[in-house]
Amino acid sequence: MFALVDVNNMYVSCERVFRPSLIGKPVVVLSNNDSACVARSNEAKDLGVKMAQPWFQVRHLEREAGLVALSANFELYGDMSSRMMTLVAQYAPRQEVYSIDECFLDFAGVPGDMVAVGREIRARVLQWTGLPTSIGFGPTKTLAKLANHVAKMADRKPGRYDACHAQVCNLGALDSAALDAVFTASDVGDVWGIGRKLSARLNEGGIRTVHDLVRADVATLRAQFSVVLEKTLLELRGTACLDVDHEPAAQQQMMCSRSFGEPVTTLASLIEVVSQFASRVAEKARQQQAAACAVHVFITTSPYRRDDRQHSQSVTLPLVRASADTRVIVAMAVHAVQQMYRPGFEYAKAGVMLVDLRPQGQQQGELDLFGTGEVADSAEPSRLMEAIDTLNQRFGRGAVQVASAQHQPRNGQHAGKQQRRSPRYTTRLGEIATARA
DNA sequence: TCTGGGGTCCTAGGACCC
DNA sequence: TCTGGGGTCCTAGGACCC
Repeated sequence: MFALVDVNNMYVSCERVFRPSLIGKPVVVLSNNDSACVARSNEAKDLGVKMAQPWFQVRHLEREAGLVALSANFELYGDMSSRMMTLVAQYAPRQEVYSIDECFLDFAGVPGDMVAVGREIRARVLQWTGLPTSIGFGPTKTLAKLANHVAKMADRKPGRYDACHAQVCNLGALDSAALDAVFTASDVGDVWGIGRKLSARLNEGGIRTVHDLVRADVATLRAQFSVVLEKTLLELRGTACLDVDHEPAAQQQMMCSRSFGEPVTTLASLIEVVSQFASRVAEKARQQQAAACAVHVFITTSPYRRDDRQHSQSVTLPLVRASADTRVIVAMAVHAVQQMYRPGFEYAKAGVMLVDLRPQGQQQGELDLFGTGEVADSAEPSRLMEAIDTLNQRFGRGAVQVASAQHQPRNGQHAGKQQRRSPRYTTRLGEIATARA
């Protein structure tokens, strides 16, 4: 038996823990530059705010409907997440942290009434962290996911899922008639792994509900679509194809990318931003004791500005030796930008990705073909980088950086507008909440 | 004026090999 | 005139997830 524990509207719920006055109000959390809505309270969803919808499109709701918008405070969400995960982990032999706000639990061999266990987890997490969760149980991960969806919707759309209680739902406990009713009330698009495109294609073929899908022919579906959908179908029928991944493999790639606050037109500015992204991603790699074998860089104009001339390009530059050294990564990124940059375009976004990551210290040595004796040992994390990381940790990001990433105070662009960010209550002493008598 | 930022996996097709 | 077949590896692109 698997469970999926998921925080309801995670970012909004984190904000509400420290500002209870936001409970019951429509709230959204905005992305970088306060540009798009990346989290919505139920009340905001009811107002019609869509995921990733640009803020300027819904801004009028601020006055018209009392919509509250906050800048993302990832430091706070990350810390709340680790508290929640630690707490939840105690309830099952194995846990897979699947994202910042959800985890799978493997209850294999654990006896007892799962719904009761779910209620206990939910109550404990709510009391100890203040975060509301929904919990779904099922004999496969895909069914646990669907159960979680049902647990959420049972509350939001009364009457749709009669067989299930709000917040905690165990699909494994339903008889076949009740399960059928759940499947009939669920769209294929509600299933984990079936997105917009796949939904549309399935609908064209007359497969609209989960009920339609589970009755479809496996071989036909596999031939027409892919092995991914085949696995999904088997999982929905109760055959587990996916296991709880207790120790996920190390990341294969990592990225730092961002849209700019204002368009960037000059090579100098582009070099500056990309140097910052390169520095940031190199630091991330060092934190995970990883080193990259290649650096991938992209720059692009805004596809939304139809009247602008468009230019999108990317380039991947291999490294002779795997590295997470800021100087190396920045040098490659700058080189890439110099190759790609074209004057006369308004660039809107760029990114630096480290690919083909491997554990630091396990890099392939170089053959000393010419007998020069100049082959270095596999790179140890350099003391300079360690010193930089320590300083930046103590004095704040950007305290020490490479010269090309030095932010020139021109108009304050791409500094990242974050005008509505709440205090980092749990990770900065200076921003801790104050109680008033 | 203003349009998220991360990740993973699979497939198709080309290069190359014998 | 007639232009193999099976395999691997790599990359780009597209789908999905949150």
